Amino acid sequence: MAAMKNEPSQSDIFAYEHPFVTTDVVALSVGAGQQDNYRKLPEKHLEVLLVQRDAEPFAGQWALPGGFIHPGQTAREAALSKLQEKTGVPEVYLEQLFTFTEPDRDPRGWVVSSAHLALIEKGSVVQNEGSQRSCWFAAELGLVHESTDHYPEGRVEHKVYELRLSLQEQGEKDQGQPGETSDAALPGQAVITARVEHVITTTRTLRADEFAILDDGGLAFDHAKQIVYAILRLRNKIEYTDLALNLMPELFTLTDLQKVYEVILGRELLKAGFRRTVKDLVVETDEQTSSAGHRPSKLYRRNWNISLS
Amino acid sequence: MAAMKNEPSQSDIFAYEHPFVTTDVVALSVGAGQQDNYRKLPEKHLEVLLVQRDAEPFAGQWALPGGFIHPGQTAREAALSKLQEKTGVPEVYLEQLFTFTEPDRDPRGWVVSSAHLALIEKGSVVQNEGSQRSCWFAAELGLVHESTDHYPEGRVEHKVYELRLSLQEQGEKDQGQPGETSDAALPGQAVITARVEHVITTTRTLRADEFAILDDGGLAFDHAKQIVYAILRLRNKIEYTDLALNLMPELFTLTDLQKVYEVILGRELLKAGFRRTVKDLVVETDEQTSSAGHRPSKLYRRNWNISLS
DNA sequence: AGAATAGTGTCTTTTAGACACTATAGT
DNA sequence: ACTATAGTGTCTAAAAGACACTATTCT
Repeated sequence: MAAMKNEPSQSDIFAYEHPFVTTDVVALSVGAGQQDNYRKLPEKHLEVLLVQRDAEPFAGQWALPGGFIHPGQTAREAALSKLQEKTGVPEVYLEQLFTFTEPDRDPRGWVVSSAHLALIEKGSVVQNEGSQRSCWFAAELGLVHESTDHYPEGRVEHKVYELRLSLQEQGEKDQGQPGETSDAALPGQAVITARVEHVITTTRTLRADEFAILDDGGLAFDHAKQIVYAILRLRNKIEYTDLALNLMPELFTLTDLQKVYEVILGRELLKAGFRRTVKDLVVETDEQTSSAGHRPSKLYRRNWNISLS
Repeated sequence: MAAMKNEPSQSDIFAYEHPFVTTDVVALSVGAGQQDNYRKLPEKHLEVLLVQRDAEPFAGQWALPGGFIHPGQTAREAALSKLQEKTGVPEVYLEQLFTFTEPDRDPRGWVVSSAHLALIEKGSVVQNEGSQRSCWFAAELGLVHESTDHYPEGRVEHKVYELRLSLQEQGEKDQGQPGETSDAALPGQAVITARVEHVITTTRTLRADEFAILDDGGLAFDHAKQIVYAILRLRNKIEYTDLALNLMPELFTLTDLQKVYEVILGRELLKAGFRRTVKDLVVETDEQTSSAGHRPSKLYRRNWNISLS
């Protein structure tokens, strides 16, 4: 992906000028933090997979995994293979998110990108041996500003989201010396703060949505926008689908599942009600957790014998 | 949009080979049929806008409006301008539907298409003066086959949809001689029957959707798939959004609105319940219908002072 | 008068929200 | 014994489904 011819004479035989097409993958998962009390359950957080670019443009900056679509491939196939290359996961949930076509979204020229949303169970990740560094960043999305302007013909709402990404140490499982110099010698930023604006225009006849990057926080391309878009989509779909189960391991407790919902929705849920609403999505097993410092809990698995929609 | 270079040596410097990108618009509206009894309300039906291609490939066949994206445009802008060219409507609801990237979807070569869904109020259409013939086709989507195969690792569901498109006479408003030779001298098929299969694969770990054309019924490219996709999306979103209001004129009766919901969902709704659920989406006006052969009904307009989502 | 639609009232059922209570390993 | 989580019961409020009833205009 080196040089590219740049901007030929506009509005000329334009039928023959055509964009490059890439795919980007917003891979989300839910990770667990430190367990600070021997019997307290660890906090969970949403995570997104980023790779550090080694080529221009944006060399050294963090970006979503992705790349050019090869001839003979579909966008989905390209996204899937990029993702497998970075994570080693053979089977993931993957859906098309949105195709970003702003003409100036890539400094190299005209490049449209078909963005995908992937949901990955963190435990299934085999650490990659790819050429680029890839890391999971904890992601927090917060609404930091909201305003509405009223006009006689309609109104315009602005919502500003702040996306905070912070690098997770990889050595979660090997439990290394706690709080030590584990994050030394890491190039690139370890905390990224981006701001993305969601503009909703409502007139008497229609409603339109637009997203704009206010501050990319150092993320490459329009990836801040893509990540926000992905999280909002997940937040929305989790309410009426079983999407969240793609983030769970084979066996899980209902409390774990509830925490996944909570971390995605960004609010707490009531236990009794939650269990009522998910009861058809899961199947009880004979297994239990043990040695947890408190009452053991039943383990469930996904119920794949349901037909939604 | 004439000749295109064809298929260079695969898997060579592929970073430099890139697809053409087009946009297609599935423009849907709701039209009214004949009023066969002076006091009976006319039937409504879903309609889709098609244009007759005058160039190869698929010359003479019906296709969705669309075309290549020009440099400097977004896909949305391209879709919007194509649509305005065909309908003359200045403001329409338009959302990105899906980007179709199957490498063989265009016989000319590698062409990906960013499909859009537009919702148009039929009355706002100014008949076009474009070079191509464009017509509204009544659209009916029916599920004609459904089967499930069970495997130890999951299951595969097949749903076969039949899409029936039939050409509507343009002269609806000028009320011409009923049932006469009005549809003479029309080239191209007046009824198109296509079949599209929806394959849902569910395994223990994930669920994936695929669409395949079984019979394009004479529609160009993969447009049968795009239309089915669009109708299913509309059917789904109408349940939790106010999307249907984009299909209504400025003033409308609740019965009209209900018929629009019914025609999209393909089932009847109960009046009392329907009015309860839409009451926040609309605002009552002082106006009424008149000389209808029965009790006049109140006219409503869209309530754009609500925030969904 | 009678056809056809407009509009409302009110039951029942289902779903969602809230909260309080009991249960049980592990140190 | 105490802590922290596991799990259930039940009351209430809100939403959805079903159906019956009244209201009104035009031919």
